[in-house]
Amino acid sequence: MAASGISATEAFFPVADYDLAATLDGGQAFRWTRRAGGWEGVVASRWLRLEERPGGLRAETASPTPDWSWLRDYLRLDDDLPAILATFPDDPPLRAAVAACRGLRLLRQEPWEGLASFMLSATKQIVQIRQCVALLCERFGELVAVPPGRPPAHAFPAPARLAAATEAELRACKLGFRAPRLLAAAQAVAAGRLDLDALRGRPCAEARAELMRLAGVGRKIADCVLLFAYGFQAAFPVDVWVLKALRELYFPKRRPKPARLRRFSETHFGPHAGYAQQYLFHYIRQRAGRGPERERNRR
DNA sequence: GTCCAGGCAGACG
DNA sequence: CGTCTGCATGGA
Repeated sequence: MAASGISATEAFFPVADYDLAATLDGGQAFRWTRRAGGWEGVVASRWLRLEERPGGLRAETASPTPDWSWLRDYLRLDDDLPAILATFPDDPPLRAAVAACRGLRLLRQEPWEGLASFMLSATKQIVQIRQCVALLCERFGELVAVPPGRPPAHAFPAPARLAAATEAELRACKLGFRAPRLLAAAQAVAAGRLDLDALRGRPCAEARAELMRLAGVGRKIADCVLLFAYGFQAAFPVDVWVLKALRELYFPKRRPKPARLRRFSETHFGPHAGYAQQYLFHYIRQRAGRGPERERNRR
């Protein structure tokens, strides 16, 4: 299904129920900025602007783009959202979460960007993760073409570039104790000791085990990469927010531990558990006044 | 000032 | 096994 392009730098993608704010600014990606009613970011080393339009999404690039498949892939436009939602268990918490987050989608990010970004996420707030990622991109990422009059934009830095940096330079991006871990990961990928592309075809559990061999990558960060980059929809990252959501919404009396809740999630939420996870994550943060809606309204 | 953030790894029992 | 703690940094 080809997008109907107005010109080579614009395209329109027909799609129902695609909430850009919830999807781009909801804690699965860290490079999107709201600007003039749309969202601007960098995907696959291309500057990109996205806008919600009636019946779909409008996309704009800085350079002529003959093939938009990379963007369809990133936005997961081929996911049949109603069919996915129909596989969810019909329980009150999930019904409420789906109702409150209509149009929330998963993205398919590049593995290295996803891995590096989530390695920075340990005990950091989402706004701080964005700051760190922005600093890394400004200081180490290649410049990408932008339309006239726009501020400069950078690609996410390649593993080899970060591998050549010093720990001090990374710490200067406010990474703190995460700096040596990211440096080691970049060196492992750059040297070919960890082949991120090869993980695409592996079973989920094997890919997870490979990622977790990295210092600084435990179960939660590995699951984020599996879900948000590799597209393993059974991956179910349990962070402090999902922990809170599962406890409050499903086990209000008891206080199950993370491992117990992970086992619950493996059987309860079905084949698209990762989608359910993102709805619960977004829903509980929204209820706590921490969602992207509030951050936007506070300006 | 205190608590905590899309955790992880090592120490200790 | 399980629980506790340090780790950098800065929002809330």
